[in-house]
Formats: sequence, structure tokens, C-alpha cells
Amino acid sequence: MDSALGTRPGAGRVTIGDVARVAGVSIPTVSKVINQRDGVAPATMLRVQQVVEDLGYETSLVARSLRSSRTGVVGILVPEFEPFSTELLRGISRAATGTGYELLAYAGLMTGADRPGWERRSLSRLSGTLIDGAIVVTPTTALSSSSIPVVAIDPHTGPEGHATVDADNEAGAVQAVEHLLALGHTRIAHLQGRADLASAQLRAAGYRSALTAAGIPVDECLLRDGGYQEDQSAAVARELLTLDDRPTAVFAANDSSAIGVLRAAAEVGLRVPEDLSVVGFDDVPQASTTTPPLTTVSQPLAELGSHAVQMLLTMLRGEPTTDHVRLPTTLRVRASTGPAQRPAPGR
Amino acid sequence: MDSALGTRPGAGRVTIGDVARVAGVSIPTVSKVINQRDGVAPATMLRVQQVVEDLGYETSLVARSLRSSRTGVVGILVPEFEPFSTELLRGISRAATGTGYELLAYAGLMTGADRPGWERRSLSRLSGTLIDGAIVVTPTTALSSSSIPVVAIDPHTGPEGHATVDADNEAGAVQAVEHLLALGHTRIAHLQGRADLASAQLRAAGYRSALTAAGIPVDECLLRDGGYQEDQSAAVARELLTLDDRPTAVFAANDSSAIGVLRAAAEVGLRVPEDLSVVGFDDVPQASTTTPPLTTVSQPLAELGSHAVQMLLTMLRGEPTTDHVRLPTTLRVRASTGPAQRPAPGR
DNA sequence: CTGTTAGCGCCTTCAA
DNA sequence: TTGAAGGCGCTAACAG
Repeated sequence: MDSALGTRPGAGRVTIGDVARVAGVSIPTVSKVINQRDGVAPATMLRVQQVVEDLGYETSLVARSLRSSRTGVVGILVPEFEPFSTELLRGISRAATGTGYELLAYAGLMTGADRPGWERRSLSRLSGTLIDGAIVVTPTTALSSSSIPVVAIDPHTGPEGHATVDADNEAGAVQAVEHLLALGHTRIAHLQGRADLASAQLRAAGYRSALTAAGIPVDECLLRDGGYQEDQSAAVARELLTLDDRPTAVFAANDSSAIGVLRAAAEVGLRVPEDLSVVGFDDVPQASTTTPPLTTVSQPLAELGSHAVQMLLTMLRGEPTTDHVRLPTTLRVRASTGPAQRPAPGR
Repeated sequence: MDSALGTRPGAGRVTIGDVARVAGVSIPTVSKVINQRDGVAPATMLRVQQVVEDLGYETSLVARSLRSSRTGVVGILVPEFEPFSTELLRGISRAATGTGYELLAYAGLMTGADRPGWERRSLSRLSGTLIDGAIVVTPTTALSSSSIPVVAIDPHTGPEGHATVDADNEAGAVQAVEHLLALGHTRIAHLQGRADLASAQLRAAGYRSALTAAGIPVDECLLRDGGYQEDQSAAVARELLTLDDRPTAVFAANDSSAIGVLRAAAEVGLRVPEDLSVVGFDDVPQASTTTPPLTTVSQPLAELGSHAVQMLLTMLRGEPTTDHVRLPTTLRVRASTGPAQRPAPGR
């Protein structure tokens, strides 16, 4: 009754063996037909194709990739699917359409302890060889010698070794802080991003240099770690906003953090932008759905993605590529920032 | 020089064989250690683990899945990565975190002729068995007998046979049209979606019934096919808007189509919402970034995704599930709709 | 406790 | 033109 073994075709997956049996030929012959290799009699070929059709046979990506090295699929490795990586995905998808490659986005969904190093793990698991090349999003480590071409987006430590694509994080941060300064803010806090990412360090550096350039000393109390995450940022922001000498503006390292700040402000009873100005970074689509809509530094996310595919495809073709692409950022002023009202409360 | 064969460890991917050789044990022993099977001497175990560490070995997902049936990976099959599917992905990702499963989103990127049937193809390629179960987004066909558990989101023909998750498309369409009617519009066009999807048919049905309920006869000239796509919709909308007796409002079958309409309106010189009201469907994040922000019927996209994973995980556990989940929609009024100004121009 | 043998589904020589 | 044999990296029986 429950003989779901390979005995009967029709039970479970159809394999090349099933096709061969039904067509009355050997497995290699079927293989040849499928892969358009010549050396098969026209009649046999037709018959086999018919059977393939009837049985609805498809070659197993798994089995094939174990044997031959080329699979025609590009891997995109992400820690999880959140707005940042999904926007990248859109750009990648658009740019890859029509190239003959398929896309395989893989999220290890690591949490806690084994989170760092996820990219090496995933890469290792897939590269032997489910995928011909990979785009790794926000790798936390150097992912040194990989057996396949790899392009990193927003990597660990800037352009070192492998091919990378990123935005001008430092300049973007400067834009954000200068905007706040122009509005009259002087107590500007910064919620830092993930310390293991170059982007976070560069944004912090931009924050510092803009402040310094304006002759404002950096108050280390106003620097906190939001880890690029909404919840963590909300918690940290709550502390920051209940300080005696609270900041009148916050530059968050990314939009998720900024959304966390917005939440914290509401909880603490601060109005945005009247009492508090908030600037984010990334310009993910949901940045404009917040109340109020978020002023943020816009990265061309989809373009970053499409540049990455193009680089990867070039590498896959064996042609030389530029190692590094850096795209500009632009400040997008929406409604979460306004003029500083009073010097500082409770003083 | 170029002996990238399996001879030297260190060249290319590290395999279980490399580990065995270096550790001085047999391959199955390494396998046992890796899979936490007992029957290995503590000393050997430690030594092997050390070597695994040193060499940075990771089991190949491909090879493992060829052999054993369970992989701990859930597949998400999408035609391409666009806002709709990436929002779903976010919900899926969030719901799958911490369950021990990893996510593998696969986009075949089919265009033109072989587009219909892509889901059967992809499913077949992956299910033998790279993935333990699959979530298929907007399948165009019945994907009947699959060897693994499958949940469909926004399927071909409603809840039939396999497990499905969708939103109440017909009620949503009624909400949209009633909103337009309440604003005084009577000439309301509808840009239909992909005919091969139940959602599109239901939205058209809702459009018709709302109109009929209001005592307004359906003018078939005002029904056009936008195919859920921006470009196609823009082209079709251009015709519609240059009609002598043009509509004063358009209900587009999804947000992409609505964005196409917005584009067409601008080209034709019509102001939104003064001269033309536009309503979309889905409420993808970018719906609020358009000018003007789009009034649309909101589907709980992320929730649809998370429901789908939960159903799938239940099936994977071998427990019984409800076959079908239908979530409610809500009208989100933004700025692309306004009162009908004049009966109709040029009359 | 360890190693040998087999085979997952496919593709690639190499003989027949 | 076709088929038999071998092997990709791994795991599941068994045998030693």
C-alpha cells in the first residue's frame, strides 16, 4: 500500500531512470536528449522527448549540480529577508532577467551565537556547486578564498580583496548631520549600526566629522549602539530621550533604527518633528510610510543590486572587472525633521 | 600547477574526504561526528571536530539532500522578485526565524513563452529534495501531485485541492469601488489583472457587483487588461484616458497597474486626483511613495506570508491543517482619490 | 567503536 | 547510435 519506493513510476519524483524505462532506452541516452547532445537517432530523440513531456520530467537541480560544475544559477546570500535585502533583491532580479541565469536567494536565519560567520557557512554549503557565483549581502567577515566568483554588497571592511559594491556611507552621513545642523540643532545623537560592518563605521565617522567641522565637540554620551535593528534601537533611544540633557535630534544609522527611535519618541511623549528631529539612512520603501514620513539618506538600493549582478556576470564570463563600485547617496527630506525649537529642555 | 583536483586539500571546496584524510579516519566516521550520531569514541570525535574547524568544512547542501530526505530548508518559489513577492518574503522570514528551518527563495525569471508552468518546473527541479516543503507564490496552474508539502499564496483558482492562503479579493474590490462611488464617480474604469489568477477574476467580480449594486450598468469599454504590470497598464490607460467619454476614476487591479495609470495620467496631462481618481490594490510599500500617494486596498502581505509558513510547518510536522486561510483587506485612503468634479468632459 | 559496501540522480568517458 | 561503468559528496546500513 505504501510502497512509495522507486518501483513504480508516478510515485514521487520522476527521475531520468523512469523516463529511460518508459522510453525503452538507457539512461545516458535520455541524458543526451535532454542536454541537446548529438549522437542520438532522430527517431529515438523524438520518442524520448515525448516521454519526457508525458511524465513531466525535469532534471533535478541537485543531482545535476553534484556532477557538472555549471548550474546557471546565481546565489544571493542574505542573513534574513528584511527591507534592505529585499530591495537589493528587486534590483538584482530586474538586472538578471533575460540573462539566462536563475536566482536563488538563501537566508540562513541565524540568530545569536552562530550569527557571525553565517556567510562563510552558507557559501560553503551552496558552492559545491548549487550556484555558479554569489552575491553576499552584508558579510561580517572577509570570506577569503571561495571556489566561486563572489561579489559583496556593503561588506565587512570596505573594498579589500574581493569585488564589492556599496554606497558612499561617509558622505551620506555628513549630508544627514549637516541637514540637522542647518536646522539649528546642536545636540545631535547618533544610533550606531552593526560594528562589524564598514558601513556603520563610516556613517559614524561622517557623523563625527560633520560635527567637528561645525565646531561642535562630539559628546560621547550621545553615541549609542542600535545594531541596525528596530527593537534594539527603540530600547536604546528610550534611554537617550529621557536624559536630563536630551538630544533634540537623532541621526540613526539606518531606517530600521530610525523607526525604532520614532516608536520610542511616541512612548516617551515627544512629538516628531516639533520636539525631536529624526534622520535615517537607506531609504527603504517603508521609510515613507512612517508617521511622520522619515527624512533619510537615500541609497540607490536597487541599483546597488543591479551593479552587483553585472559585476558577477562579468566575472562569470571570465572577463576582468573593476573591483569596486561606489554609488552616491542623496538626502531625502520628508517630515521627521524640523527646526530646533529651544536650546535644550530642563536647563 | 593547475591540479585543482581533489588531490590537495585547500584547493577548491573542502569535502568530507579531506577532513577524513587529515583526521586519519574514514569518511563515515566524519559523517557520524557531523551529524551528532553516537558510536564514536570521544577522542576521535574531538579530533575530527578540530579538523572540521581548522579546515572550515561545511556539509554540502547538495550532496546531503541527494542522499537523505530531510534538509531543513523551506523553498519559496516566485516568478520574480518584485514588491509583492518580496513583502511576502519578509513575513515568511520573520515567521520562520527560530524554527530551525532555513529559507531558499527561487526565481526562475521566466519570460514569454515558457512563463506559464514555471512553478511546476521549479518545483520539480528543487523537490528532489533540496527542500522539505515549498511555498509557491501566484502559481498559474494546479500543481497537482507534488512529492512534498506545498502551500500556495494567491493561487490559480481559489482553494482547490492543496493548501492556500489569500486575501478576500472580492470584498476588497467592492471596498475600492464603493469608495469611488461615494466620491460621486460614475464612470469608473477597471484595469484587470492576470487572467490566470483567481485574485484578478475576483477583483473584477467585485468591481462588477459594486457597480451593479449601485444601479450603474457596467460599461465593457471601461474594462481593460493591465496584466498586473506597470508598463502594460500605462499603455492601456493612455487609450482609456484619451477616450471621448473618458472615465473620471480608475480602479487598477494592483498597485503596479495603478502606478502605470499615474504615469499615463501625467503624460496625458490629467491631474490626480483633481481630474482623475486612481485606486490600487495590494498596498506594497512603494504605494505611499508615489505622487500623489496612492489610495489602495491593503492586503496584509507579511501576514499572508507568515500564515503560509505556519501552515507549511504544520504539514511538515505531519499534523493536520486547515486547507485554506483567507485574510481581510482594508481600504487605505491616501491622496490619489478625490470627488468627481464634473459629470464628464466634452459632453 | 570503526570501516566497508552501497546507492541517491545525474553526467561523462569509453566500448560495443 | 547506443549502453555499461564509474564517480560527484554524502549518509545508512551492516560487517569487522
